[in-house]
Parts: sequence; structure tokens; C-alpha cells
Amino acid sequence: MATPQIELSGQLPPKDPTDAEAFSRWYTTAIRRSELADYFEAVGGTMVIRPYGFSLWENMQAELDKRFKATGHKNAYFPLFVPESFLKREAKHVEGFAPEVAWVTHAGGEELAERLAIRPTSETIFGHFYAKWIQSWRDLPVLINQWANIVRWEKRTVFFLRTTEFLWQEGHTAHRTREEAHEETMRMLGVYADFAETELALPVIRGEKTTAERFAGAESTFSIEALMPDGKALQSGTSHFLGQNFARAFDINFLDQDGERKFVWTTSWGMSTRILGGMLMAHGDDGGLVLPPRVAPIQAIVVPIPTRSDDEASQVSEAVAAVVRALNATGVRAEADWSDKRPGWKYAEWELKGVPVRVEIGPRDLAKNLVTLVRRDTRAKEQVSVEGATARISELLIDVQAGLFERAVAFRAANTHIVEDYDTFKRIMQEQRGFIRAFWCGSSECEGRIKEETKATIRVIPEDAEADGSGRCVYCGQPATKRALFAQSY
RNA sequence: CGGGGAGUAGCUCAGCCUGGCAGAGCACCACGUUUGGGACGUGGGGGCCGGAGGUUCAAAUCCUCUCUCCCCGACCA
Repeated sequence: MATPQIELSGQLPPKDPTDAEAFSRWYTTAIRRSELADYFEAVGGTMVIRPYGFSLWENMQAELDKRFKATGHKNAYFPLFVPESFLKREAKHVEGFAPEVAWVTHAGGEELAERLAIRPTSETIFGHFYAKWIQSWRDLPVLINQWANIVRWEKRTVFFLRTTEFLWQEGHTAHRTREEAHEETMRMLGVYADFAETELALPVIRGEKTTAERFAGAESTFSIEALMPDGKALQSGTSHFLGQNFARAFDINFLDQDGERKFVWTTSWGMSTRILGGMLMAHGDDGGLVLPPRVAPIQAIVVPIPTRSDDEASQVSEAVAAVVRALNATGVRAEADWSDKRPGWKYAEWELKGVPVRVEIGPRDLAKNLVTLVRRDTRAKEQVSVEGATARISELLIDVQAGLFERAVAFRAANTHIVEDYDTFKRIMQEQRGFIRAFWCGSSECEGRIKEETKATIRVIPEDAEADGSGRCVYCGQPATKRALFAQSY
């Protein structure tokens, strides 16, 4: 995992997205210091998600899961092991995943007759069972999601963004018609986009992947792409239209209403712990994490200010407990920090952990029947009456959520370039990166050359690409009908 | 997998060149004074110096081998 030399005390290194090493240092240190996660040195590239980080994941999971249920999906759990023969059934699929699969070759003290892959994704296992379970058009659609862990043996790993083992959800659906499956693919892409923007305050661009970037075994792949502070793109969720590729490979067929035996049309879609990394990068600052209120494990932290007077101290304690109780009663995730650290230490600590709103309650406030509120994103301080605190904090949480999203949208706007010529393209990619929208003729050759020369890939052909009209390919000058979204990526 | 760097206290590191009691800061524990933006004092606990072999009266330090981790590249949710 990147950057081992981390001071686990004192000042956090500043967040400087223009310096790759400094930025990576900030990111890794902020995550370890805030106790979101720790790396597991004994197995390279793996990490522990600590309680604070897992709570973040659970909040995200709950929101996503709600959206899956609302669109008709049910959860299930499929096995971790995939027999090698399964992976091989779909030629492109195995070709795409083979290099990063971890294999189990021995078990029970013996060498296995057939080695088992630890799932890098589960299309093949779902395919196997769907073939058994689907007989008639009446059995369709099948809409199943699973929350699971996945192993992909990557060469370079980064907390959350790319770890050897990661958590995700994978939806696998089977449909009667091409149109229905395609609709499902787009529906789930929409769910992801809405989730990222509403819950994580992370603006995304949705669109279709090119052939080169397509999921191994898919007919078409769609993704949502977020822009990170260092100008690189993060693929944050994918939805695949698998056509009948897996249906044929696993013989998933049904007898249709017209009496004909047909293959089903399948989709798969996934979002992982990776997007948490994107969210942390996007919103954090020199002081540490800045968590969007909607998924923050603690939305408001109440800090009692110590005093030497016993009378005042008990007043403070009572007020603190009352405020926490009132907040909890209205559904705000609030806690008091009763530890015996000094107030300044607590401020720094909870800012590092990204808690959206801090409440300070001390004798000076209480003498005027006030409490002090500080929002994490702007660090703006204000005082409100004790009675008005709950309502005001709820407002602040909404404001912080909106503020983070607006800031991220503004950043993206400032770092999205409409480019017509290749010299400008190269200069921008070298100097400042960011998103580039440029016409592309559709040839893999131009795409490949651009990647070689600038490290930029086509992230997606944006959904709204038609609106740009037509022009000439930024690389070869041939006629082009759409602008592609280019960026260097994580 | 190729190129570079590093392994010494929980963390960050000094010590190594020139062999001679294993250290500092932070963290941790106790007590006291403190407490509205990362307090201070006193005392304390904590180490197979990554591992193996060698040279030597003596090795964290010199030599050989080995393992691991990190950074930079190619592959990726």
C-alpha cells in the first residue's frame, strides 16, 4: 500500500493535488490517522477496514441497497470459488481476468483436481445457476444482487481505490429481450449516478465505454466517471450489457411464449469500496477528511468544554447530554466526546475524521444560553440558542452536503476542457490534466495512439455527446460525430 | 514483472562511514498542574536492530546469502 512513512501523530501533510507524491501521502495518512483503514503488511495490497471506515461503508451500502430494492432486486449470496472450467467458458472473459486471478490449488492436504479461482467477479457462477433456474419466459426477469468480497491481484495498490481484496456489490440479471436487458443496464447506471451525486456529493459523468475499455465478455459497458482533485478520472461504477454472451456460454435458455427456445439476455453491474476512496479524495482538505453528512458515521460531534467549577461542569455535562439526545431523537447521528483530551486536541481530531458539524458547549456559551456550531467544510463558526441547536444542526448538515457537491461540480467545470486540436490536447494533459471533451472518429487506432502519447484514455462517450454536433477527430482529422471524454485515470 | 530506495521501540527516524552499555521525538502508563484550536512537569513501561551464515576478543555497525516492504513504470472496480 502506498506511502509507509506515516507520522501517526502531529500535523497531517498538506493536501497538494499538484504533486503526485504529496497527494498520495496526504491521502494515505489521512485514512490511517482517521482510523478508516489500516494496511495489512503481511499480505501486500490488502487492507483492514476499521470500525469508523466500515460504518461509512455500511451507510453507503444501506443507501445503495435501498435503491436496488426499489428497482425490484433481491439479495442473495453465491460461492467464493469459481472452478477454472467456468471461467474458461466465455473466451474473452477468461482472457480479460486471467492475469489477476488468485488460484486455490491445494486444499484438505491434497492438490485439487481442478484449481479454483477466488472470484474476480461472478458472472460465471450466476450463469451456471441461472441455467438451472430459468426454464420459461414466466421465470424472467431474474434480478439478483449480492454483496461480496472480490480478489483481483493487482500489481499496484492504493487504499480503497485498488486493493487486492475489496468489497462490492454485483447485480446479475437475466431478461427475456434485448431491449429489456438494455433498459436494465441503463437503469442501474442511473441508480449509480444518482447515488454518487446525492449521497456522496460526487458529481459523475455517465456514458459508454469504448471497445478497448469494455468489460471482458460484455457487448457494451457503461460507467460513471468522477474527476479527482489531481485531474485524474476515477471509474466509480459500471453497468454491463452482456447480450447473450454468457447465456450461450452457460446455456441459459427458456421456452418463450411463442413456443421457441431462446437464450436470455443478461446484465451485470457493480460498485465497490473504490468509490469511497474517490469521495475521500474529492472532499478532503489540509485538515483531513471531509465527509458528506448523508453517509458520515458521525454527523455531529459534541465537545464539552472543561471548567474548574463543579457547578459549571455539571451544567455543561447536562447540556451536552441533552443536545446529543435531542439530535439522536431527530435521526441525527450525534455523539459526545467525553474523553479527557483538551478541547483543541478534540477539534483537530474530529476535523481529521471529517465529522460535518462540531458542537462546542462550555460555560461561556451556557451563561448566555448558547452553543457554538462549527461546520467542517468551511470551518465557519456560529452561535445558536440551546433550544434552536437541533434544528440549526439539521440545516447545517443539509448545507454541508449541498456545499460539497457544488464545490465538486465547480471544480469539475473548471477542469473540463473543450479541445479541438491535438497540440492543445497534449499540452493540457501534460500540464494540468482534467477532463477533455474532444471529437473522436471512433477508431481504436487513434484511441491507442492518444493513450500512448498522452496517457489519456477515453473514459466514456458521454450520454449527452450528441448535443455537441459533429466535427473532426482530434487525432486524425477524419470526420467525427461525437465528442469523447478523455482523461488520465486511476 | 523491469528500474530505484528502505528494513533499528506502537509511529517517524538517528546511530552504521571509523565495530566497544541500543537512542531521540511522538504515542503509551502513573501522579500532579492544566483545559474555548493538537498543554506542561516528574517518573515509568516498552527492542532477537527483518532472517540466516561468516569475519572478530567483541557486530545494529564489516562481508555473503536471503526475505519483506515502499517508490517509479507496464496491467486494473
